[in-house]
Amino acid sequence: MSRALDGTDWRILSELQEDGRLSFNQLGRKVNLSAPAVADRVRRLEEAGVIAGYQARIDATRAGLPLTAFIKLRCSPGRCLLTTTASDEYPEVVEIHKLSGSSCTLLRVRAASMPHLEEIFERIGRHGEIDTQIVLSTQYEGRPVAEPPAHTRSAQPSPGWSRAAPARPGEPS
Amino acid sequence: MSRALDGTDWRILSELQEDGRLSFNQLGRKVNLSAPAVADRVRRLEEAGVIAGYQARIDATRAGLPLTAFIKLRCSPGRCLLTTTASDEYPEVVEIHKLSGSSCTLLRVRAASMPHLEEIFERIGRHGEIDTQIVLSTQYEGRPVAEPPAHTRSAQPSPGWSRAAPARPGEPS
DNA sequence: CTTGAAAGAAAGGGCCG
DNA sequence: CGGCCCTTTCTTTCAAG
Repeated sequence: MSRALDGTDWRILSELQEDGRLSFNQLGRKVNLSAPAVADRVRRLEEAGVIAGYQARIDATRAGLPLTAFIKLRCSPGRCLLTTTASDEYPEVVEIHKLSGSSCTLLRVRAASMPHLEEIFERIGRHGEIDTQIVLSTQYEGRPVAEPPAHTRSAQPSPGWSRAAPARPGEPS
Repeated sequence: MSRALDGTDWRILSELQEDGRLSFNQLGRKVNLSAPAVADRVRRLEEAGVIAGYQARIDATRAGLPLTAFIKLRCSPGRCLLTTTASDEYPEVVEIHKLSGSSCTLLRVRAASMPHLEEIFERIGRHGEIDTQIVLSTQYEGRPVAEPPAHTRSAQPSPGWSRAAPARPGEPS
């Protein structure tokens, strides 16, 4: 089982979240380690699934998808989006979260235009009762996950919360 | 002024969102182009800001931050989180969105434990009225932004909303 | 945009502090 | 575990068709 991350690991994670294309040489320079040493640590982090992958960060607005909205969806039983293949049928859905409380899921969608967004709402609305919220602007997104204060590490909820998900594109927990 | 993205650009974006460390050679093979050709396109996409950067995708659960929550925050005027430096004071805040509607902002936070989460709620609650929602599980996150259906590009809401993707009906993808 | 070649850099292995 | 050396491999970049 994987040991807890030390400070160097967090520095590595921080750097790689800012620039995922850093070479082991550059990375080693930033964290005061030699290239083989950081290569070892990075490999360990990858094998442990802490680093789930590397991806280009896309500016959706500049890519022609300037609109973002959150959709709370209370599913009709059996027609929940979660159980369907949201991948191909709903390319506009960028995130799916299962929430506590009354609503089944929280979706995040990207749209090219208001008519497009409207059409998405209608399409998703067929799956249940929806509550939509349009994003006016976004200050942060994909902000680097940082090391939490030390005192917060106690009292872990329980192992087993994370369903041993495959560390694959589109799903870090 | 940047021209609209064509199908090949979208394929490149798709591949780079799945694996941001692809070499131009590998990438070229995937999109049926030579290395120099895709290097050119990628460079153009980077300069246009469509590709905003590259980053390692972290599995926050495996990194010791298994809890996610959304916080709707209605700011007290002048004490809005948006205007403060959320960077250093709130390392747990991963996203900040300004929303339409009554609530000022939507925050997304990562926490190591329930006490930690509780403490975050209390800390952020000082800035205004909050409405919290804990995420039970996440199906997708950071799902690749995909090319929208062609018909959605028409009828932009109003000029000035997006200075990218001049959309005309019947435009080839 | 493609092919081809050259220069440069990076990754992996082995050994020692 | 980390640092240093080496060798091999790959990527990048330039040139020309």
